[in-house]
Amino acid sequence: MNVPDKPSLDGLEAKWGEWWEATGTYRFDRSKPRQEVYAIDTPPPTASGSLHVGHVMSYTHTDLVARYQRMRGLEVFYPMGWDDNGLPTERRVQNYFGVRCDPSLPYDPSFDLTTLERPDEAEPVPVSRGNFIELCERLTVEDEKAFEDCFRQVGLSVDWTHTYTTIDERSRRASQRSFLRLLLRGLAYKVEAPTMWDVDFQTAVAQAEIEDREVAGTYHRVRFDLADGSGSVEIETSRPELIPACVALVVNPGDERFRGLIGRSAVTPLFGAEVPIVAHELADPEKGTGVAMICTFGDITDVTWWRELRLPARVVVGRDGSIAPARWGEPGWDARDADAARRAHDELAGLPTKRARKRIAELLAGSGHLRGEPQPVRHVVKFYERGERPLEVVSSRQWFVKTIEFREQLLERGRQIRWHPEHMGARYASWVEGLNGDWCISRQRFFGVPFPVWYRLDEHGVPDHDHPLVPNEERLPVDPSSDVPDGYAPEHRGQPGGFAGDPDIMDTWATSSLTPQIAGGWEEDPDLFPRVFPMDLRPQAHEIIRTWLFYTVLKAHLEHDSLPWMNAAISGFVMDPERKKMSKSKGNVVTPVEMFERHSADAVRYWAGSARLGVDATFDEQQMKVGRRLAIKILNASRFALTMEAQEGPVAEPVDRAMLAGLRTSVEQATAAFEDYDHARALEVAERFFWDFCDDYLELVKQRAYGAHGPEKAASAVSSLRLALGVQLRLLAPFLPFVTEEVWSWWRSGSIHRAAWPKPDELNPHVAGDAAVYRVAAEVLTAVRKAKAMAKVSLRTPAELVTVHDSVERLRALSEAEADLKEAGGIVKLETVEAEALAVETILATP
RNA sequence: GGGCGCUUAGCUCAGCGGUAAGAGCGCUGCCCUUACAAGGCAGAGGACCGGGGUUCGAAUCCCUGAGCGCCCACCA
Repeated sequence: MNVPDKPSLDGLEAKWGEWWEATGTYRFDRSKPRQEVYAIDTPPPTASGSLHVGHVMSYTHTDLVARYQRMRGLEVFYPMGWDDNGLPTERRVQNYFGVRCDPSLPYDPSFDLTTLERPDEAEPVPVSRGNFIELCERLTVEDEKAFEDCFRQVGLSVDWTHTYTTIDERSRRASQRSFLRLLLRGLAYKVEAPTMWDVDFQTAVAQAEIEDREVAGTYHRVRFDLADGSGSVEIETSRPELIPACVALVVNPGDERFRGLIGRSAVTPLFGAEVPIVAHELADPEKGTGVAMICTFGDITDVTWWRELRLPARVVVGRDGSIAPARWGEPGWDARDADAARRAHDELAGLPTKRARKRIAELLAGSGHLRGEPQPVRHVVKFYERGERPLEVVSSRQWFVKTIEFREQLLERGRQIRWHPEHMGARYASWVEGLNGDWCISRQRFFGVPFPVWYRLDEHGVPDHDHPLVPNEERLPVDPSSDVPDGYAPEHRGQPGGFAGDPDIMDTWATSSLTPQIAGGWEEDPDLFPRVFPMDLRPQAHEIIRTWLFYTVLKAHLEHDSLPWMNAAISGFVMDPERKKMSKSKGNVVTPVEMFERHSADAVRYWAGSARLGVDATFDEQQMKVGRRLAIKILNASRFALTMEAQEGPVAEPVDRAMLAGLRTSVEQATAAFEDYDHARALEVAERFFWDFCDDYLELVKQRAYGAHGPEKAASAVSSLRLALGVQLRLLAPFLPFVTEEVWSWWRSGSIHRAAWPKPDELNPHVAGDAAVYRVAAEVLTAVRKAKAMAKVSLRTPAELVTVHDSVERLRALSEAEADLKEAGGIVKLETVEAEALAVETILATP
């Protein structure tokens, strides 16, 4: 027994953090079979920028589960990854080093930034993708170190020997292997098709990365004359600049107003193209005039119409987001008045769509086709989540992974997952039900995992996209911009009859969707993988259910025909006191380090632990102060329980046995709560018991424990105190790992975090039948204190006579605690009267 | 437009069919009591969002309305 005189929280984080590391407390024992393992698919945080309280909360939630499961006796596989693959890192590296990635350059092994010739400082230096990746890796190392420090400080019980980054070699290999296997099975394919395109980032994006934003727009009512000169129809559009791309008008087949128009033709204003008037269910009679123009391509609906109605394409918006030059003479490009059409197009060509919109409105007004004044409106437009300009639909050649045909199976996978909280499953289902196309996984960016394919070039140097050259899996990872396909030499690159590497990289989620496989050593560590996969738990935020969670389910379904994990625990956001989501861009973040310093890591964890899964939590330093008080209380109460001089002995006193009976109930409840992934409830139960234990039990038995009634009764108290303490420390250990470890170290060997989670049965030999003894005594004690508080006297003031009115059974229970109660309450004489309910009269000694 | 969640004391939240509605914080008062003054003890404070219904009994179940938040949806 080694109890300090003045226990303190100071320095506990460093002391135990180092000890856990040195002794390998959280090291994964890979000799354990799957059924004895609890595996966690830790979210790899984005490694650019810094961690904030939201991370601290959600990662603590995961750690609570990890610690609970470890104490339950399972071997916890708790790796950590860093997500450094993707656009955020790319942009940071460009600015930081003043470079620009040119994927056409070969890797330069002797590349050295410090000796680089830089004639113009303002001009970014082009570097190969391989060199660019090295720079990215260099920069992210620092972020990752800072993140690790923060996570260690908050006490995550991660096994730090199991780490990965999403751009490291293993991740690249896993991503490419996964892709190649999908390709060989026909589940990945490359096709030229209209896709959502960000005109600033110059890349295709997937449905999952698109968000709606409400922006200002303008409705223009435009007249289209019928081709046979028999009249006209009007349409309403917010994008008149797409009139040159109009290939048809569409009405709802059931719309009586326009039934006579179907099958006839109209002429586009200004451009004089003759376009059919067609019918389609998606045309909404309620919107606009009930007649819509179909353009190639204004939005996804246009794509649907174009595809289903087999319309020709006349694309006018270029990849840079401006009106492209006309292509007169090509199929689809004709006009009744060719000169007028040319003049109109010349007015618009080269203009960004927004300016082209204004210009064409003027032209339409001039030609008399614009009806009435344009009406300003607020409407919803699709944006790339990181983008600043609306997405355009452009036709380009992209890689896709088949998704739609698995919709039903993926919905079924969603039903197999145990969601915490349960209703989060609805978000997954609604996303899967709303999918409108396969997963576009190619990006026209640089920092990411390249597609491990090359294309043969024919005698004219034109690539054969339909028959890609692929490497054997043993060669992975490859970089097709510097590596050469089998059977070719480097000098064949780009030559007619030679080869060209695929220039694109994969969507960052194509890698992140493999985190269980990457962390688990899929195809790399055949001993480890079956011990951890499929995993037990995926913890994450709800905003990325449609990306990270969905894609991970998809990949596991396609590759392993299984779920990637059984449970999904969804944490909420952290809101600032004004109920706004805390985020860096809002400038309302508090750094975690500040909080650790002000309140201690245990205190911060207490706040995090009291927030339930799936519920947005309010950032509340007050709550951290409460956590700190709890931690200090644990130190002091433990000191009291452990420094009694009396010997331990049999637990015989009714009050002691009753208290332990109550503790047994708390153990049952806390355990049930943790089994249900309700950590907040488990904390509440343990904490409730602990405070009552301190306020009432400690006070009731204090004098007896000091020996006021002899060694045997003291022994019963001391044993009970220590028994209860040992159980309660373990109940609280997941939440307050530092302070509980500190106290554990005073009188036990080994780490509390490897000790067994308390079982109700542990307490059975010491538990009496009547838990009411403790409860009634505590209630009477409170009543006596109240009388003293009301009389504004010290609690030490003796109570000459206390009369307790209560039921027979409760009075009998009370009699068992009489001696302790009199001692704790300073009661000289205790009398009892039978009554319906509890009432206590207290006569205090006159001063 | 569809879906999900939330609405309980000044604040943050439990409770989700059964004794007079709970906790913590904050507030007020008292107390240096030998585990703890970075403390302890006690007190005040509530039409359980509104309206219907089911029930012996509803904050809790059903219907309906309102507000807030989030997710999804084809930019006419």
